[in-house]
Amino acid sequence: MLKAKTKNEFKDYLLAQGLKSTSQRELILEEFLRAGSHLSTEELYLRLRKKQPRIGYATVHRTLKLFSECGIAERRHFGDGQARYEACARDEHHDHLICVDCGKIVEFEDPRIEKLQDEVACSNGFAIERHRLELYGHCQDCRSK
Amino acid sequence: MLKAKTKNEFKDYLLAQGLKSTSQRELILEEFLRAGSHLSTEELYLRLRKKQPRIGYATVHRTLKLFSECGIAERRHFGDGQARYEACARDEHHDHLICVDCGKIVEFEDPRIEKLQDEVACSNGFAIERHRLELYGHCQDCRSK
DNA sequence: GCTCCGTTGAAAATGAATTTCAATTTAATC
DNA sequence: GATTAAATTGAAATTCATTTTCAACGGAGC
Ligand SMILES: [Mn+2]
Ligand SMILES: [Mn+2]
Ligand SMILES: [Zn+2]
Ligand SMILES: [Zn+2]
Repeated sequence: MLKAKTKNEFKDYLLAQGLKSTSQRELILEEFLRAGSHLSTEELYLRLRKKQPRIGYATVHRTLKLFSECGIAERRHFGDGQARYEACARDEHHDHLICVDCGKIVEFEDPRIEKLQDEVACSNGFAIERHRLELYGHCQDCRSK
Repeated sequence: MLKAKTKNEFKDYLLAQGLKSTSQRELILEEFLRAGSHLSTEELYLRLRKKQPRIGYATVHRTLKLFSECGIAERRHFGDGQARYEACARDEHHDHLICVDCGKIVEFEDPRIEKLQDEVACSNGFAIERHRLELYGHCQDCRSK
C-alpha cells in the first residue's frame, strides 16, 4: 500500500535526522495523504481540527515543511497568495492547468514541452534546475455555465 | 520616442478614469521607464528617494498598480517573496529564465512552446487566458565561477 | 481665488509565513 | 517503571510584503 510506504519513509526520515515521531506528526501525515492534493496549510489545519481540535497551526505548518524536506510533499504557489502542498510520487513531475473561475487544478505532463524548455535554456547558457509552468484559463464546466 | 508615447498613454488613462496627473506620478513613470525591468516596489522606491526624498512608499505602490491597470506594466512573481514590475510593450509576450545564483533574469519567447501549451489546454477542455513559464537554473557566468 | 475631489505620505492594518518560549512529550538510559 | 536530556507542541508574538486609513495637501475647473 502506498500510504504505508510513505509513512515508513517519513519515520525513517525522522529517525535519520534525530527527530521524533509524535502523534501529531502521524495524524497530519495521515490526513495529508487522505485529503486531495494542492491543499493550503489553512485548509489542512481546518480538516485536522475536526479530528483533533487541540492541534496547532504552527505544528501543521512545521510538519508540512518537514514533508517538503523529506520529499513527501511539494510546495506550490498558484497565485492566490498562499502556498499549497501536494503529495509527490518520487521522481515524477507534472505541471498545472488552473481554472480561474472555480479553482479546479488539473495536472498534466508533456515531454515535448519539457524538451523545448531544455533547448531554450541551453541556447541561453543556462543549466536548468527546475521550472514552473502554469496555464490559467476557464475549464469546460465553467464555460458551459 | 517610446517613452513619450507611454507617458501620453498614461495621461490619457488618468484622464479617462477621472484621475489626476501629478508630479509624483510623472516622476515615478519617468524613473520606472529609465530603470531596468523586473524591479520590485522597494527597489523603485529607493531609486526615487534619491531624486525626491519626500516620495512615499505607498504612492510608489499605488502608482505601480495604476501602471498595471492601464497596461504599462506587468506584475510578476519570481519566487523571492516580492512582486516585480516590468514595462510591457503592448501585445508582446515573453517568459523568463532566472539564475538561482545571481538573480539574473533573461527573457525568451518560443512559439513552439506556446503552441504546445494551447494544445495541452485544449485537450483538457481549458480555454487559456494566460500562462506562466519560468525556468530556474544556473547561468553561464555563475557556472564558470 | 474658491471649491471640489482626487492625491499624498506617515502610520496603521492586514495576512500568510515563521519564530519564540514555557509546558509537555518522546525515547534513551538507568 | 523512574530519570533525564532533548525534541516537540501550541498559543502568542513577530516578520515582512502589501494594502488601507486618514488628515493634510494639491490640481483643475469655475
Ligand atoms: Mn499537482
Ligand atoms: Mn520580463
Ligand atoms: Zn472551472
Ligand atoms: Zn547567475
